[in-house]
Amino acid sequence: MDGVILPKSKNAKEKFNRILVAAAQQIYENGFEKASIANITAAADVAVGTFYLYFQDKLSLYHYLLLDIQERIKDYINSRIGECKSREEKERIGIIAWLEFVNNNPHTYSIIWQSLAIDKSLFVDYYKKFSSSYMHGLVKDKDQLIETDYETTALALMGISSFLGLKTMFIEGRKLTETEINKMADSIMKVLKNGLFK
Amino acid sequence: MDGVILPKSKNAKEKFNRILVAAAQQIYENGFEKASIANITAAADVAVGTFYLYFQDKLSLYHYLLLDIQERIKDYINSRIGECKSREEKERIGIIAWLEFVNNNPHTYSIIWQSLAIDKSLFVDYYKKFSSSYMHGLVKDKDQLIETDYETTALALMGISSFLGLKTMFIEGRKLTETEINKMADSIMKVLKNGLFK
DNA sequence: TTCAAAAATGAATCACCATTCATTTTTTTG
DNA sequence: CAAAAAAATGAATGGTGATTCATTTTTGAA
Repeated sequence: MDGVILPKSKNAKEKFNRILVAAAQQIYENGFEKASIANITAAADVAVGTFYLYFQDKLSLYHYLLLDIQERIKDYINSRIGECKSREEKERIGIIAWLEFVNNNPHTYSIIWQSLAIDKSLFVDYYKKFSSSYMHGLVKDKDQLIETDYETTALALMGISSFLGLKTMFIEGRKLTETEINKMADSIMKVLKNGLFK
Repeated sequence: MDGVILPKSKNAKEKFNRILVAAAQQIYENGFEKASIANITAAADVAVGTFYLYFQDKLSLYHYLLLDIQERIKDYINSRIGECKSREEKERIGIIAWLEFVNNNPHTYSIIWQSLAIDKSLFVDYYKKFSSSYMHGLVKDKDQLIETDYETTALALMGISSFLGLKTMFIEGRKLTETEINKMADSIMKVLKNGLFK
């Protein structure tokens, strides 16, 4: 990746990973600008100079973290959706998978949304890519869907999941239970199946 | 407001406002941390010291901007929703009003979502307040709605609008047209009325 | 074991920034 | 109009932080 030199030796991989974990944590806790290279490397227990063996600069680190979390989100959701039979099941499992992911990765929103302040084009690329992929998934299942604008629908469905996930931030100090997650998914599926109005 | 001393004389109000406008612009363009007091005051054409006549510190400025935009969003949407007869119409007009607002205030997402990096409790307060108010609106109209979890539904509906608004960022260099806004709202209302699946 | 190459280190550099406050300018009052 | 009060100014301060690079440590080939 641009601006990043991947480590080769086992030892180096270990240090590289410690830097990534420490950086994600620092950026989550204090924000990108206040997460200093000195803090990150201290938390990762490597020297400041070691950081620059692998990353051209601080922005390259952030970019790497963003692409990395995007891939982990995609992989996790796809692995859960892969077994679904219907589009309806995919939407339900997709919501659940997203909620599980953010429940287990509390720094998700912080990492992704800080791109707006760090470099708007990273933010735009991130969501353009995600929504385009979502839209193509909808189009493939269009025989199971009403006729509508799938680009707009993809954005809306992403918005639903994203905002349901904010619940994880409202309940400081604990995680969502599997029961809560299922209930949220059920509530939304009820609306998606029959509409919101009487 | 805490940390802010409001100006009294006409002249001072003028300068205070120039600071607010310049700050919103700088924070939008460069992010909160890189928006220095020197840059902001230079753009507002006042001295650095003038800033500290009105704001205790940089964080107080941000907090003021966040509460200010929250109020302007609420007022704009409520003014448009006030005339609606049905809940269905409220949802439709609510989406349209939100899209108009972000279309005319491109720094909206940037200001709001940077709270995640600046002070997570500001972010949580912001969305707790909004979603709670949205939920109470739904409960008041429950006779027009299916039975469901209105807290979850409120989050979902906020998510839909928020993410539709991202479209304004995908189309660099121009604004959404009234036609596009209406089409997006129509697409979503179709789903909210009858569901997404065939 | 020896030594050259690779990896790792962290003190030093240079630039930037929030905030203060002594001084100057403007406004108000008598 | 003169003097006191209020508003505004911006240079100076003290601190932080990204990045560099001369030096040290580790690795692995011979």
